[in-house]
Amino acid sequence: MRPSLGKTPRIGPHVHLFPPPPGWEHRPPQPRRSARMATNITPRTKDYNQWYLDVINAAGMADYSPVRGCMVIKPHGYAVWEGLQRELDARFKATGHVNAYFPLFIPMSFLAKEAKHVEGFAMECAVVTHSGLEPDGKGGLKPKGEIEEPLIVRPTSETIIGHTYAQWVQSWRDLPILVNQWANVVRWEMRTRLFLRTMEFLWQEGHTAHETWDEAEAETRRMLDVYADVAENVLAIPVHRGRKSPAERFAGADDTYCIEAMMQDGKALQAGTSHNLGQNFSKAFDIKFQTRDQKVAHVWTTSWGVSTRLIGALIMTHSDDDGLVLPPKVAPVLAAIVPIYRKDDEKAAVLAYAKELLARLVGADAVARAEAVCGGREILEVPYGSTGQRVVLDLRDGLRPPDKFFHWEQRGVPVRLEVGPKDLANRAVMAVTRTPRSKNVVSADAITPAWFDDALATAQKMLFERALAFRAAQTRSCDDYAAFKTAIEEKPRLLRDALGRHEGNRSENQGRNQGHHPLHSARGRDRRGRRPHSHEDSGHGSRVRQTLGRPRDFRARLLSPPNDSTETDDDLRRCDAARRRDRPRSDGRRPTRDPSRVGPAQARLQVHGDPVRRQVVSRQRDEDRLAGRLARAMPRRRSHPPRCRRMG
RNA sequence: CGGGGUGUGGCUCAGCCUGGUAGAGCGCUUCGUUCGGGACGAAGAGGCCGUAGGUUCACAUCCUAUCACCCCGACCA
Repeated sequence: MRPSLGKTPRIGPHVHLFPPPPGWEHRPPQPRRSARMATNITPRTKDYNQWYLDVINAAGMADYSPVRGCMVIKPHGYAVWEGLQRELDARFKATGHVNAYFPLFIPMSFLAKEAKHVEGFAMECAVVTHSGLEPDGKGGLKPKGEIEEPLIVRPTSETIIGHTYAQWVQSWRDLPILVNQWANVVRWEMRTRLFLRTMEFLWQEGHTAHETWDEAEAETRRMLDVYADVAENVLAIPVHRGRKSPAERFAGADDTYCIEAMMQDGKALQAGTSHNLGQNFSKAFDIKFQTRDQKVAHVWTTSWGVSTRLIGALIMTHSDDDGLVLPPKVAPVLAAIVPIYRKDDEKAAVLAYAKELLARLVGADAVARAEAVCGGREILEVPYGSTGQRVVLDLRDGLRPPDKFFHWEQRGVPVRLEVGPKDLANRAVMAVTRTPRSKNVVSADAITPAWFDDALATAQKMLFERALAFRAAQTRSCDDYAAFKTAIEEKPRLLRDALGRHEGNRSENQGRNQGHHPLHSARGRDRRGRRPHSHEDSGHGSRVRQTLGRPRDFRARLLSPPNDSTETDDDLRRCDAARRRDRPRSDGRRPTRDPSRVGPAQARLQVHGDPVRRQVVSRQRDEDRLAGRLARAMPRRRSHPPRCRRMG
């Protein structure tokens, strides 16, 4: 079946997918007039991936583009990104950072300076080799003018920034350098998903340089805290802060920290990363400075990033079978006013009343200005506050009220005001909130910014608590590997804690239904006989999560809190090894310790059909396994800073 | 890169096996009746069937190649 982002009329039972934690129920108590609703959105139970795409489409967030793996971020989706930028940027500034911009193109030789960089990025770099085009003689075009040194399109900017910092830094007085860049980057991904993993994506990458390791470490953690703050207090996404195990952190970093969020399908999603790069990059690019005690030393650098992937996380955390749900702090449209009328005389009176209500929220001046700007447009958009967020009045004549209700609901608008003749007669309004779902008649006089702010704050709070409750209900703790395996067999969704002591409150979930997840037991089959939830995507829950036991169905991730981490690297290494040991291979064989048999490069080598080389390249995996802190001092392969790769 | 699937009006698809004038529903436009959770009637517009070759009197349909997208794997953290 050809997948599409287009409208997909679907009628299906609206069944709750997940065990509804308190407050999660989103069906209103009163029966709906029609059994059909959100007919253009596949329920989560039926096909989680399709649901995700349907929500994006119904909300007008993004489209596929003519270029494979790339997307068009539509105005409504981009506005969410702008909201995120606003919140993040304010926090970056508040922590002393400034913005700058570095080139999109990077000399290929820069990448080669870091052996690990080459290994980590060579496969996924877009390379510019020509300077122009010429007719190919067949009516088309062909590249012309090969350039001397190929340029790569930045997959991340450590190299070019390292080169630049080397010129900026001479004395300890030049430090620290605290720079952030808002940019796009390109990684030639094999498989893509809207927002979660696209070949080109938008992000910010912070790059700092410091006098000491301690300072760099503090910076790394500070920015992780900023990310967690934004995730939880802006996006209402509860996150775990964690330190990556040796195999997971990239080799160029002394340490990699991440925030991880749980999606509604129970899988974790890496939502942001922060790296303490040590002196690896400063040595590669010779970023030296004269110290306070008259010596010469290499600086200590960090990098940290989050990307438009956060929008994917946002969608998968809060949205429901009725469409997008947005936390008010990033919702581009905060409220939609929908007038209801029949006759023309009714229409005039209702519209006048609707505008009065609008003015009560945003001010008469703002309404007048917006009318001048909007011109003949059928949707009047008025700014609310100074964030660029808006309140809209839906004046479209062609649509009936219910159509408008669905329209705004699916776009994640937190509050809707329905204004009809009855309300006019009573000087009241029907106030509908998306979360929690409620419909209340409110007196017109009560419609004030204070009332509105309160409603938005309530929604914001509820979204976070709901997500937190969901995560708690889906989480198990275990103290040793055996318990870990048992838990994972019993419960398909599990986050956190294997092999001991991470993340406190271990008893939190003990005794909760250890049984299976509805997803697991109620799982049906589609007409091709596939299990709807068996095809995990790669965008989330895949590489970030590690598979233990059975592939795909059971995933778990190790997280250790950065701030009270008691585990040693050895612990983490054991986890890595354990996971690797148990990870089934695609060919069905059990992995062995034979270096020639263990390796991520397997597929690549099969492509080349060269079994000899396989052994060589596979050995790398073994090295990875054994690599610990000792290896960090030396440049290893693979690494790259914002390991935020799948962006986070 | 390997395996599987799908390309037909804006969307979802039928038609293909068994070659013979391009179809349906939804959406869109206009008019009327409607309007508090996705209305109804009437009249319209809109497609060289992904692309390129081939077979044939004739191809959406058969053959070959190619491109794109989706799923699985691999790569990637």
